[in-house]
Amino acid sequence: MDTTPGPDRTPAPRPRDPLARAFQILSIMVESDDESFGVRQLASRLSVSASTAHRLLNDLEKLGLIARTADANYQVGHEFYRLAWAATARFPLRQAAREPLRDLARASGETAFLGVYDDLHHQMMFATCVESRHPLRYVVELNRWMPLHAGASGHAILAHLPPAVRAEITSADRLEPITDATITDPQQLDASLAEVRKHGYAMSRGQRIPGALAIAAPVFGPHGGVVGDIGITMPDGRFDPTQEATLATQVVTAAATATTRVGGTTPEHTP
Amino acid sequence: MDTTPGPDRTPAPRPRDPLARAFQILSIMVESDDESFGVRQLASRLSVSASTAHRLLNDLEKLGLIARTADANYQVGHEFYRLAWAATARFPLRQAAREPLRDLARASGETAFLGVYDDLHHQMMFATCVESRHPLRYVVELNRWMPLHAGASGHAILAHLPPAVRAEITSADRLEPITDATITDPQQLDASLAEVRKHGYAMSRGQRIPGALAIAAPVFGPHGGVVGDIGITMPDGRFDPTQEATLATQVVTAAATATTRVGGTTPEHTP
DNA sequence: AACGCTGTTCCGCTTAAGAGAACATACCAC
DNA sequence: GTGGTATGTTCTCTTAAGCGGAACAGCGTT
Repeated sequence: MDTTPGPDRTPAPRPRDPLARAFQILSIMVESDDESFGVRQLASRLSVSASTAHRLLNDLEKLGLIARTADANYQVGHEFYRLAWAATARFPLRQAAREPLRDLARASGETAFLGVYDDLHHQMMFATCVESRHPLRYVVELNRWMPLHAGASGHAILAHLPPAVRAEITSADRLEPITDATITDPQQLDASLAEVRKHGYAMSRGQRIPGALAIAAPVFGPHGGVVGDIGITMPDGRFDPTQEATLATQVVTAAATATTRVGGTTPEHTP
Repeated sequence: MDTTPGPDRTPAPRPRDPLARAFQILSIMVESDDESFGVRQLASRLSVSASTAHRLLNDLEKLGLIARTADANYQVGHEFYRLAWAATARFPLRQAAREPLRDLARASGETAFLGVYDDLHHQMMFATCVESRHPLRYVVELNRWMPLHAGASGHAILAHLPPAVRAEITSADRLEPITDATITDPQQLDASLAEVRKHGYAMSRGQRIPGALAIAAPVFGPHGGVVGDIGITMPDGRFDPTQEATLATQVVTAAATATTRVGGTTPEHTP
């Protein structure tokens, strides 16, 4: 097997990486709708041999992180549930945002969401939401990583990232269009983000979900960096343009409260 | 290095076990009250060298499971929070027990709890509770593994384990006395468990917490095995003996409902 | 300047992680 | 019954990744 020194594509995952494999298994188990899993089924998802998967499962079972079903299959174990439950109870941002989110949902009458930013992968996800009581409403998809370049929820974060990081994202090889309304032109996106910084909030229509409108404002952490954002989302048709200022103020206030609660500081404007 | 064949105590942890180490790190981070952690601090907790801890932290960071703070320390990462949150949302037993717990708390007026059983370690923990609105109430300590031999919450589970497993626990070298009221005599415990099976519920006074009284009934899984229990706890002084039957019925009903919801079957009595 | 602390990197040794084949068992079709 | 094909499990062997220890690079204090 000669390792071609040429422009090799694949990032070459480490040939041995039990840690990553183990968490892949847990991720698959947690994310899938299935209740139990077979050895070879998991092995193929991980692209490893059945024996490797088997040993991994054994190791995880010893730790209590996965458990066996009566029919010799595998499922998520109690120790992982314990850890997971304990972790969710102390997620600082989520805790800090709980009250502001409730207040925002009540004040605006629309679905309020909390987005969290992951600096490592330059992505965001919706961590919590308080749903509006309108019979017609968008249901926010929680706990899935999403790109920053589409939608107000991404823009409110993206606009306040360090210029270097921001540039890296906006000038990516290709800004994937999620919908027809997604901004895919780097310059246009940069201009849009400048507006976001100027106004203190982001607003978008149908960039991520056709027909959905969102308003979002950034939440900052202890060192002035963005850690996430708070916003509202509603069907486009329900939005009253004369109410934009009111809604935006509510969103910005909620985000500012969360920033304070999480012990964060809003950075100075550097336009 | 001669491996003494004698009665060696330590279970000899594998010299290399990155998986276990990694989860120890996450456990420590999640369970501790601290916000961030240093390399050597974690290394000493794990009894590994600083370099090992450092590499583990790096690997975990690559996976997004931990993140770095601004002051070069480490904290729990977003990917773990995401996984944790997704996991808690689909814990079958907790979901199944939610409504019965609420109903039980309302009907009894006392704190209702859900205990889950871990077959691997023969332990239980309180996974959820709905607190009573009495100003005086015991606050259940959640998400900590506890032994089965003390308290109604343990007994309701222990009494319905397979005889072999039960015997293994009741006849342990030493039944640790949690309080003065903890049953530490195997025969006495066995007799008590027989009563639990006969009545369908367990009741205890101060076996785990002095002055606390609890009533609990088992929840069974799809194959007739105990998966946990549901019960109530209250200050001893508030308990009205003439109400025992009423409360017990409420508890048993809640547990039976949860059993049904989780797709479980109540096994036949084999006295 | 000398210390103590921090996170980090380097280097050899060792061993467990990994693939692949063989095994045991169960089910289903013929 | 027999062949086929699933399943989980257990081998064996090679290789590289995990590990500790020592050395390094920054800080802040003494």
